[in-house]
Amino acid sequence: MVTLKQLAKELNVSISTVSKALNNSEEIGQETVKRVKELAELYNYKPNKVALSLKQNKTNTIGVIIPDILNHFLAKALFGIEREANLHGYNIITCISNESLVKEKESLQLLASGSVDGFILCVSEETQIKNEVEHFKKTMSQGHPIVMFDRVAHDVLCDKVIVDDYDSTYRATKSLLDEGRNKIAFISNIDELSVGKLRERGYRQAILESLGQELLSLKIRKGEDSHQKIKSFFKDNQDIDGVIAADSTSGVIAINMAVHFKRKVPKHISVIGFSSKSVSIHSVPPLTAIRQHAKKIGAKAAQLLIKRLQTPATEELQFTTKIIKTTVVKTKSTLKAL
Amino acid sequence: MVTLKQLAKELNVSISTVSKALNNSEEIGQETVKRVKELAELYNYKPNKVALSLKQNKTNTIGVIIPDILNHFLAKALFGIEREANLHGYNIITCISNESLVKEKESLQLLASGSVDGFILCVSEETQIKNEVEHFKKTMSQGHPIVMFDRVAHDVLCDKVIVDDYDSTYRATKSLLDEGRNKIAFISNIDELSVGKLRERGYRQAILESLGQELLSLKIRKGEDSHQKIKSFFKDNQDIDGVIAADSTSGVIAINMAVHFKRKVPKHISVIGFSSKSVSIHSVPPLTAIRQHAKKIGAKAAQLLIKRLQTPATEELQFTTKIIKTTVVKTKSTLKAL
DNA sequence: GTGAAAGCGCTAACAC
DNA sequence: GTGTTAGCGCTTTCAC
Repeated sequence: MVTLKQLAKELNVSISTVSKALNNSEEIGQETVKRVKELAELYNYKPNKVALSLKQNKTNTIGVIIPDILNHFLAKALFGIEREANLHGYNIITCISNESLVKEKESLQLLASGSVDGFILCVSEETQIKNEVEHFKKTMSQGHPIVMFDRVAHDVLCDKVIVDDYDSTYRATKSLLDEGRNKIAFISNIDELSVGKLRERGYRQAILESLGQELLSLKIRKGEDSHQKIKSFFKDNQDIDGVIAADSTSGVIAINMAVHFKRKVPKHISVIGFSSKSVSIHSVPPLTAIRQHAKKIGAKAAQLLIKRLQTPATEELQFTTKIIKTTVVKTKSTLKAL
Repeated sequence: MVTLKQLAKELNVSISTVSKALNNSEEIGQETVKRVKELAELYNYKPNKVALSLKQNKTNTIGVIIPDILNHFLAKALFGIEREANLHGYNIITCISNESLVKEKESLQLLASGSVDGFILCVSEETQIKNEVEHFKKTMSQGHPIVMFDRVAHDVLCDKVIVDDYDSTYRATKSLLDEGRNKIAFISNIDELSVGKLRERGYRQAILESLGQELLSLKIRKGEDSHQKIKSFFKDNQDIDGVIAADSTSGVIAINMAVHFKRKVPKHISVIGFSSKSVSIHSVPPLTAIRQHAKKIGAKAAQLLIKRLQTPATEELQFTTKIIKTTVVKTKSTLKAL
């Protein structure tokens, strides 16, 4: 890589002259500016990012810590973050916590020592279960703002972007009830997560509000065989006529399993699940999907962080919690639109 | 963040003494070392990464450029890269090219100005179609090694990690022939990609080698409705008794669509597709899957890059191309194991 | 055993 | 209009 020093030497001027010329300083003569720029162009000079970071005490890099990159929702959120960050001249360093508190702490620690200006993260499962938040607070107190999305730590004061999980399943359940469904089941493989609990609560509330309805939940834990569990579930409860799935895998499998048992979807049974387009088409018929707008969530999180990074420390900036509303895309796995 | 300067001041010693003490230099007295370390511990001192990078002229960061983070295979490869990189003390900066040549070039350009030590990338679709490679060569000539994986530019001399695409579909097709299948179709939504073409070629070869067999391909382009296309395809070719899918979505939908048409899987029709575990279970029965070992591919790519980064420029290091063999996981969508 | 000084690449206040 | 200097945080050579 060419440096200012080399350009300066070749042009027989000082380093600062070159620097100023390239930064369009008024101080430098037109002729000199031209010569400098031409040579810089020729050598394809680009200022060294590391030197700039050191000098300006900011890296223009955002640390992103997510629990699981294979989760389609999180991958999509990451996509949204990356795009929004890029738009504002930021790069992202991605760390995957693997749902582990220790890894989350380490990543935070490691990146906080100069590599990034701030963080966007989704709290790991272990962190949620143990309810640890000290590492977040410490990072923030060291001057690195954090924006949390989807799974957030309510005890930490920071910007947050979340989904209306409770409302989504409440409304979805209501809509199945409106279809005249009598035995609506809830299937989830994310029971341990805060969002999973909220989604179940929405379902429960809707069921409890309806006369003659009863709760019926299937929880699938990590490592368990979704196929087998859903199969048994359908066998044990042959009269299920509606399913609310807290995740996309369970929803898709539920449809295919119902068909496997010679039940018509949506004639005999309706299925709604949280899912993105690309996954919801894995079943026939495709899954009526609750869309979380993951990309938008990621983008919003990035916006909040960047705004905070670019606000002078002197100004007060209130912490906000942005709720991104889900929308339902009806396909042929349900009778009615919401 | 605490700096050496601040520690030095508080301890009434020089900056260099503190630095040496923390780096366990022999020169410093035991007593001093102890005092320094205690204070550093107290203040949770961590050397500033940016300063280290500038000084040592390396960032311990790898630039990863992938075309699409929502592609499960690529996300998984990224996961492998991240883990392997972390193991060796590297962070990763992720850029998403969105299958665009321009974005790929920009990312390369941007990160090459000091942000990363080298690159791991999967060539974008547009780049493959236009067969552009200059930006890769230029980046390498500037001292940033590149490792390509999955989709590679054959005209560029660099380390590569690829899949035995041709062999995989050749063998998969052969195994369906061995089952006694007579009309085996090939379905692909990645026809434009180098790997897509190789996969089709493997299928063609196997079919052509068998007497009385004919080729039957369905290509699904971006933006087209997979459900609709596969549905029509089955309608138009009611006697299909085998499917080789070049991607996981098509394989899963094919199974579900076959069942939809009252055809038994695998009694009447066998389906094999490239897929990972989490997606192959989206159908009932689950898809017999050609596993690409994405994580391993990512990890291997990271290993190759890190090895190169840590080899002194004086030593010659041959460029290698590593082929990661696929394996087949048989489930109930086929009769025989491969 | 400790400290001063140089230098990584860059910017900017200040001289001339 | 151009150059000198200091400094961002760190390591390391060389003096003392």
